Amino acid sequence: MAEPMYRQIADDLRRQIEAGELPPGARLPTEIELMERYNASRNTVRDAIKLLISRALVETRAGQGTFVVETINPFVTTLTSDPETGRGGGEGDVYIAEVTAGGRTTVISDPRVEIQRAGAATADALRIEEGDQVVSRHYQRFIDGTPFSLQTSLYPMSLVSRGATRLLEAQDIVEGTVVYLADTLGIKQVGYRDSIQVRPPDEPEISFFRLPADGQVAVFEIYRVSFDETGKRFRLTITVYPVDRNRLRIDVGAVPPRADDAAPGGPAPAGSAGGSAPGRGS
Amino acid sequence: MAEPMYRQIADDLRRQIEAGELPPGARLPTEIELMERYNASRNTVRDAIKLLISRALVETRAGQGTFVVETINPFVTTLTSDPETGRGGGEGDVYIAEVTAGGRTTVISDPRVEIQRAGAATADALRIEEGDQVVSRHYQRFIDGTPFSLQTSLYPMSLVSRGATRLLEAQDIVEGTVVYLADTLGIKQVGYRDSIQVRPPDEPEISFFRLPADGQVAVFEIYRVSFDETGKRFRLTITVYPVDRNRLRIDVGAVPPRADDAAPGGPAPAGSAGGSAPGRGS
DNA sequence: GCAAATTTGTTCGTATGTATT
DNA sequence: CAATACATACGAACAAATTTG
Repeated sequence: MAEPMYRQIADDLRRQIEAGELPPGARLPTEIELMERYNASRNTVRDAIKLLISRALVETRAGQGTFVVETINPFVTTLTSDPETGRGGGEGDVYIAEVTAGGRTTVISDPRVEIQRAGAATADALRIEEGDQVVSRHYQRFIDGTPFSLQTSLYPMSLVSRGATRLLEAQDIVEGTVVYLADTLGIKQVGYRDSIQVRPPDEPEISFFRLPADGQVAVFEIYRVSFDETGKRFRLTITVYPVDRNRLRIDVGAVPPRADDAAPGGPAPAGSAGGSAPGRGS
Repeated sequence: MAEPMYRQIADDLRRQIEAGELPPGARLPTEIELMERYNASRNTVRDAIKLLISRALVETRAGQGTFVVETINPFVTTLTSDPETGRGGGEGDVYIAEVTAGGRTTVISDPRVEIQRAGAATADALRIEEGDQVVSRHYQRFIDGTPFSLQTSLYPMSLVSRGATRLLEAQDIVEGTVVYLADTLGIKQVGYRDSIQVRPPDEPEISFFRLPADGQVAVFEIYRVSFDETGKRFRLTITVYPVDRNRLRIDVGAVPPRADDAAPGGPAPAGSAGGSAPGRGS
């Protein structure tokens, strides 16, 4: 018994899915039927299904069954700046332009505006003291009706006291906050730094993005710190993207227009392009 | 019974870990002891532990026990080009410089060189025909003795027939392949495009990186296509990074020196900075 | 609207296999 | 070889979600 049975079952089901015998949206046999077909106990069948869930191949719905996931058309966010305008990728109108260029539609919620005290991560990123007040502007973003990302921008309260009072209004700043801060306070964004992590989703994210409750599908978390001409940090933007429906892109130097490239890999070609680790990996 | 018991147990253990009662490296009580402590069955205790594994908080070692993960000092790869040299981040000597700048040491394997036929993803990325021959140069990279990344560069075979024969040698090209191709064939890299996905690791990756066998810890997969002056695609580099020990960084415009920023979040501050989705997420 | 049937979710108990010390 | 600890597998029962009649 080299391979455990639950993995053999999972492999067989995966093969059927990848061969198209079980197309996206199809319902798998019930656990009882799979028990009989593979001559295994229900727990073993369920272990196999859990493996497929963790690989994002199927999803279960209590009372209904287990279904092959509908392949989500991933959205590609270009993080480097728009070469035309120099404005940062993934934000405001640059984001909207990128969505509509792909023939898709986006809905962005009105901002939820809060005054908060800076936590350790925020204080460090903005070079302020922990506990200092910051303005938080939080957006939910949908593409073609599906939740795709959550974005929160944090500004030091000092910007408001210096006159950027519209940061406190719970409505969109149509010209974009970068332009607004430039017009109002003369703060020009000359650069930004993104830091990208991957982590399991927290409870609110699971609920908003409708992710599996056990945290199998991770999220990208991108911290973007914006710098003005004097090297001062005036904004921290945190964007959260579920990895199952988002890709990131970076353009450096002279590259062809964006439309030229689709994102590689639908259901993860898994090393097909290059082969992976040889056997001497231990 | 709002919360299932296995999640309550997981939450309690997580609290102990985050409070430092169970410091990194500590062994958790055995499953039998946890059964008694929480008055639950062994299966339920194991379900709780599985949840902690998927959050990368603990790891199990058969025959030994369950341990709080040693917090890995994440390595930060800057994907945008080095402003000094213009060379791409994460490759060759730029990678080495970034590792040593952090006071760490890296070991890079000799390349494993193969002639392959292009799969669909490779052919699409390099704009060649599926089945065309490509040269694959594959490296394993370690930092401070721990496996951190796998990198495979693919070159159209036409480069070799045009004279870049050292691509076939199974030894490092010390000046870097970008410089070598410029010297030999006059192919200058003027830009590149990165596409970033996250997917579960495949078997060789699990073994090389020593990841949990059930694929709970995902990997970054970065496709980098390099362009020459004529807009031609002459190289595809695929780099795989486990997300539990790697961060990515992007610098755009005028930003402070790289050393200034640590990566945020050790064990995932989980929305602490901004709050996440409000309740209207459904 | 309600009740029954179906299907997955959670929990228990037990036995045996495999890896490590 | 023996003891310990996790890994896999079986069987059973009840709960919760959903659909159907």
